Amino acid sequence: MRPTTQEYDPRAFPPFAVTVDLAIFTVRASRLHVLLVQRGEEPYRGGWALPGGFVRPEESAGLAARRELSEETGLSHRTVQGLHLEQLRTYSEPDRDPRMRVVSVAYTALLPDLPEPRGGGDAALARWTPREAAAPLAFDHDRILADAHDRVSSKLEYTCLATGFCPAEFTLGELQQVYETVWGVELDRPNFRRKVLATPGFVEAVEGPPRRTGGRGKPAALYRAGAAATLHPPLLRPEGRQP
Amino acid sequence: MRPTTQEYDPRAFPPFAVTVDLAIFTVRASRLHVLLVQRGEEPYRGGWALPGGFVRPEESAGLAARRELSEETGLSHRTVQGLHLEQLRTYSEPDRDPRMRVVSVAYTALLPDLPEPRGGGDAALARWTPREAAAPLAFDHDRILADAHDRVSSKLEYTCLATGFCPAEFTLGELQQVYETVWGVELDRPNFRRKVLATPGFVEAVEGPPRRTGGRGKPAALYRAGAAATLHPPLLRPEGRQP
DNA sequence: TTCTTAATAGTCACTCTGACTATAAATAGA
DNA sequence: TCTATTTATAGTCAGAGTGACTATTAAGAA
Repeated sequence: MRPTTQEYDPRAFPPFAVTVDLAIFTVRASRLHVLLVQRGEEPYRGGWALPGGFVRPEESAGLAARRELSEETGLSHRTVQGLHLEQLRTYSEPDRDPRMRVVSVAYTALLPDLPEPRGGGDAALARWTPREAAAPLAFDHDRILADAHDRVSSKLEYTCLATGFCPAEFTLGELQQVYETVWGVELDRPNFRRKVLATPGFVEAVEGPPRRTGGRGKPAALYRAGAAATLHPPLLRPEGRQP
Repeated sequence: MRPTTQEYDPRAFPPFAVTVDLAIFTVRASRLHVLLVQRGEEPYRGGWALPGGFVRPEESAGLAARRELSEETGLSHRTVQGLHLEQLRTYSEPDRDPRMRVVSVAYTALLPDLPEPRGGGDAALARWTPREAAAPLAFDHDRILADAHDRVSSKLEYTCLATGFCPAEFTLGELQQVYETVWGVELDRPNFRRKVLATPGFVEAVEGPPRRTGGRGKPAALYRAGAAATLHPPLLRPEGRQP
């Protein structure tokens, strides 16, 4: 806020609309997927876009993001409440929406693999889409999605975020899958294991018999997310940080 | 944007105002300072706040941030154009401004030590203030400032941002000062030197005689910022990441 | 000169990591 | 049942990076 001068009166201009856009990721079948909705209106009618919506007068952007997430995915209010929703950044180019001046606060979140989003209720036609197949999107959503992917990739390096992609109990192989899928690289299994187990609070062992896999091979031990939020030392990507 | 439903019409409600707030840091006399302006209007009249202002209809938030920075500091348009301005996050609590619904996009930037901001022109009374002395601030600016300090601290670990605090040519001692001042810790000089020189593209040596210091001791060699933008491996804070 | 100060050079042990090899525990199929 | 195959887990080893040091160099001050 400019404190002393009054060169500019915001009420003299057409107002801004404020929206949230959501980049919601999940890992299914070893591929990174993102939640998209099909637009029913112009512009970009019939095209795909990130879910989102208007911030209402009485709510913060973060609250609006949670509300929209719950509406789009059919997740319970309670589940969404406990989720880690991360504010990505705000997109404010004047021409990003041809209809009016829309400033959008983007959020990103990670979900474990879920059933297809419910199409009913007030949710638009929504679908999990492989990340590489998610283009072109409406508005500047390609850019938002790319930024979200970057952010998630780098957050995996120094936070425990990856467990957010996993169910409550998971194997180290599944956790490694998350890293490999998001980063798009292969990791050495023994080294990954050593690193994860050496990081205090990242995962904790679950007592009891291993899960029935149905597959071949020795069944893996189960773990659940630990108490730590950040990893140190970090678990860096093979090629170092991205440019 | 909600694509298919029309349960909510943003035009039916009082509009949002969109502003930018700036957390501009510098290092002077081995202390971290932040640029503050004194408010001339209610609310918080006479109190200190981060500089900032309204985003105009035809400009993006990033452009508004540059414009405000130039107005507040008196820096030339050209200088501000080349600066690294980083978007921090967006603050959107409904009650953050008692007058109306204001959503603010916060930016942060690092400057080398500069003369006191010009008080003339349309700039408010502005002053460099030691970071610890910058509280309480108007609105939610204490929170924004804390977030900005966190962000800058952690960016120093894996980017070349620190050179932004330094003049065009600087000594490794001055660069180390930046790290020590922002992080609030002391670093081992030979180790810091080794680390910086081992990171390709962080700094490059300047040919020619060392700067006249006037002080005692062996004069230090001069360096300038290198071409790299990120550091790897990172230069981590002694106590690891902050919680 | 000699003392003090600050920059720079070098040492050493310890940790972490990437690239491996080896072993264990399950299933599928002969 | 036996064997091959698959996957999890254990362990090894050399090289890079780091923290905590000590030593040397180059300047001004006493």
